[in-house]
Amino acid sequence: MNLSVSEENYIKSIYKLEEGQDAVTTNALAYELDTKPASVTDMAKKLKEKKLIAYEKYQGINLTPEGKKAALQIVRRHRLWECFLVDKLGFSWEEVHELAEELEHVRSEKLTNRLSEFLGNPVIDPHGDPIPDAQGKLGKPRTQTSLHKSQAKRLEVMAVSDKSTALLEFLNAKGIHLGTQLDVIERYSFDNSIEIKIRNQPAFTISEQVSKNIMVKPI
Amino acid sequence: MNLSVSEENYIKSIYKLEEGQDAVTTNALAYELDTKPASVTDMAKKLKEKKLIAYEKYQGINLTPEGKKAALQIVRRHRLWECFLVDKLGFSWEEVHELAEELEHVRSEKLTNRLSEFLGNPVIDPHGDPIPDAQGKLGKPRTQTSLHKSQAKRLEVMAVSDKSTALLEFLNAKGIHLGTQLDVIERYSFDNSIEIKIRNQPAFTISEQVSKNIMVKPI
DNA sequence: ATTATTATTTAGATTTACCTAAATTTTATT
DNA sequence: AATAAAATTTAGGTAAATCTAAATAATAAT
Repeated sequence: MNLSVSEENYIKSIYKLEEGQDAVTTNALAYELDTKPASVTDMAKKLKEKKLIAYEKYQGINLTPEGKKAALQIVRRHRLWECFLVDKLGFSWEEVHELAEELEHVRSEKLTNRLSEFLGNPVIDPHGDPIPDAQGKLGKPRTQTSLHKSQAKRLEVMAVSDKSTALLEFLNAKGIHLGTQLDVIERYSFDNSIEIKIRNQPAFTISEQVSKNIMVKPI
Repeated sequence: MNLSVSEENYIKSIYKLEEGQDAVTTNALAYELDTKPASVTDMAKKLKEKKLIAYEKYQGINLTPEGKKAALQIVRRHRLWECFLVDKLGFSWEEVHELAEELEHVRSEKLTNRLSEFLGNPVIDPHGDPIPDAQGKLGKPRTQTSLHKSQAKRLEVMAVSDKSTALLEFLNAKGIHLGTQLDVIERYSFDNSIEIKIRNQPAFTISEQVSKNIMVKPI
């Protein structure tokens, strides 16, 4: 199957939005891809034609098994390039997403597999997300619990779900990285903000938007 | 200046064809880009509008200084990625041109410069071509003489001007690489073929098409 | 159960980068 | 210098991926 860059971006976004949800809506996909709902409808017809998605008018979108396979290949390339940029070229985690968005569209299995090998076949990317293997098999997410939902008092940062520069720079400023261990001091039900503490540094408070995007596991 | 992938390919090809020639013809550019003369004319108007080329109807095409600067950036990226693929991922020289054609379009100065640094700021690519530096300054070609034109009897392979898989695989089969030293045994004026010998291996004959694409220096 | 709101689709344009076929200009040849 | 050949451009069209505005369907609210 030969996909255009645009088609690949749709497939990738559908894959992303499908998690949890049963079907991806036209509007959600338009928002995710920064385009208009009418454009999504157009593309949905094309991808259905190519048997990569299941789509019926007004019924939302789902990847077919074949579509999912394609998505996992793209995700694999994206995450491997992120590793390369961080591990080999010394970029920091907030810089790599945009670059990987471009590099991921170079479709060469040989390149992808050699890159993986060169990087030591990494299993997670710089944001803590698992990297599909050459067969498209994906290790389960390292954790399903966000700091927002977790009830534990002591926990470790396992992944970050939002890859925006804004969030990642905020986390840098606060000293929050993958592997950071933190204590929950207090939860404020008024705005769902959380007061946390890292080692013996002074405690500080983070908003619900932030804590929703920090994936943790209890320790 | 923000260029599309297609515009970048035109700029790069014009740069390539401009060497020696004073102006690049519509037909030559169409052939190089595997497209039609009419399409070249369309694009020429657009690139003139963007002040990247000098172009007057029926008069051929030349890069402006700005166009040349753009071309050198693209060439830099292309050749650095080729080095990466060969030096770090273990590809051989006939495999990397096509992949680099895609990777070269990821436009990020930071990425390019870090890649260069990671590779040890190489000055020639796997085919012997010089790599422009971050300012776009290009070391002069390592040699202007092809095996075809050279009069010397003993010489060393410095670069290969044709990057087709076909030629490079042929050279692999014959044991001709960058740095290979060879003796010219005989030149046959009938078809301009050349009999050569590498060290103490048996001599063999190469055609004019091949010898034209092997750049050499006397030793 | 209507009605209002929101979501989605259709219809019709636009832009980019192509194309073919015909017209024009340049260059080469008699 | 006239004519033939080759190169180039113009005119008009196509496909991909967008868009806006209008129409339609689904969902929510009265």
